[in-house]
Amino acid sequence: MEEAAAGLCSSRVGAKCGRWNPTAEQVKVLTDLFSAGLRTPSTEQIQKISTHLSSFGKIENKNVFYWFQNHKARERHHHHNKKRRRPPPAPTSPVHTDLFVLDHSDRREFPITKLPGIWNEAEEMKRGKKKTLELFPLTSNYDYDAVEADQYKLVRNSPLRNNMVGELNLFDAVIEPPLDLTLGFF
Amino acid sequence: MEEAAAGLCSSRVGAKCGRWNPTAEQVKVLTDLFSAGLRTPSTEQIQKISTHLSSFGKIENKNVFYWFQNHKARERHHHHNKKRRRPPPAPTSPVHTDLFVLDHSDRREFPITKLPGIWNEAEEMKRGKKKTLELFPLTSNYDYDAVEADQYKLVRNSPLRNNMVGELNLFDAVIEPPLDLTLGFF
DNA sequence: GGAGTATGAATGAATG
DNA sequence: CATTCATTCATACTCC
Repeated sequence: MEEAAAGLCSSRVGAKCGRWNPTAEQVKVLTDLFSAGLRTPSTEQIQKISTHLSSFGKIENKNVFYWFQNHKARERHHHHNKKRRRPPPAPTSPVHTDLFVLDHSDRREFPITKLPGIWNEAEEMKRGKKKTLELFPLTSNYDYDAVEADQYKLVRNSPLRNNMVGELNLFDAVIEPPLDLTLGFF
Repeated sequence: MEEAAAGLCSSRVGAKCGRWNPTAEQVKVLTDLFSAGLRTPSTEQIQKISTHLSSFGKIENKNVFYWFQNHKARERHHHHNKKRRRPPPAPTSPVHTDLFVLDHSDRREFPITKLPGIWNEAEEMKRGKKKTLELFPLTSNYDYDAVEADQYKLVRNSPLRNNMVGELNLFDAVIEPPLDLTLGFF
């Protein structure tokens, strides 16, 4: 809709400033960072991002933190059935994206991987500092590309999956109404 | 109102519809499940329900997900608002019925509170849990604790409530006018 | 046809 | 990280 309304709080229209309402610019930066592969920013990164974004509007560190948490989680579930996103960066690969982030006030651009302040696990990994992806399940990269639309949730390694098929398209497996399953209300 | 009158949109009477519009049958099933105590269907449950409901009309998993999400939320606070920005909170009383649900995929019957797949939190609450149960017994012993636990634990452990400003363990507490950083966007 | 309302969808915030 | 709660936005639809 028309988000051109004068920002009462942030970007959205009748925002009731109870909670953070990111501006378009803020979302842009966050999204870019995410697309570039940043998934779980460290405390320092959050601090920097937050500071940077504060120039676009009110924002706190926790907002940034939550944003990434939510964005990542929802990327997996695909609550939306919108456009397909670029596949998540290979956890073990150098994630050397060539994305650029441009500042609208200065028109200068930098490769996102070279931003002085912000960067991600790839860098640190190379230097053997913090992250050791090996410790992670490597976020079992599901085939986001293949699936798409409706699927928004994955069963993952739920202990409940006794008779689960290992790869069954959980959602969107719009097979058909084969079994008049459950509900028993009928 | 909950008018069952024929409408104009998708499920009712064809029209341009950007969003899902449940058919009467779909609503019936969903409502029955809800009144039977189902509040937060698991992934698999959603899948089943969705598949089943698809025989009544177009539907996606996310629709089912949202439906329960919204229905539960609105049950709590009897949306008896007159306008937006309503302040009156309405305490809720969890309703628990003893309806049964049949799982045809397994050909077994269960009281809804004991269904392997479908069930509500009434049970859990009896056992001392606070509110929503946890569907997954947590066998996921990831080892991420070692790696990036610091990032969100600090958030978790702090009240972070409405006034997080007073707490600031690491957030906000971090150096204040961050030196250079500036994300290099400039 | 506009106002008011019911509800689908989205997302920030929070907890385990 | 998974799941859930809360609040808000957007829109279908009813009623006048």
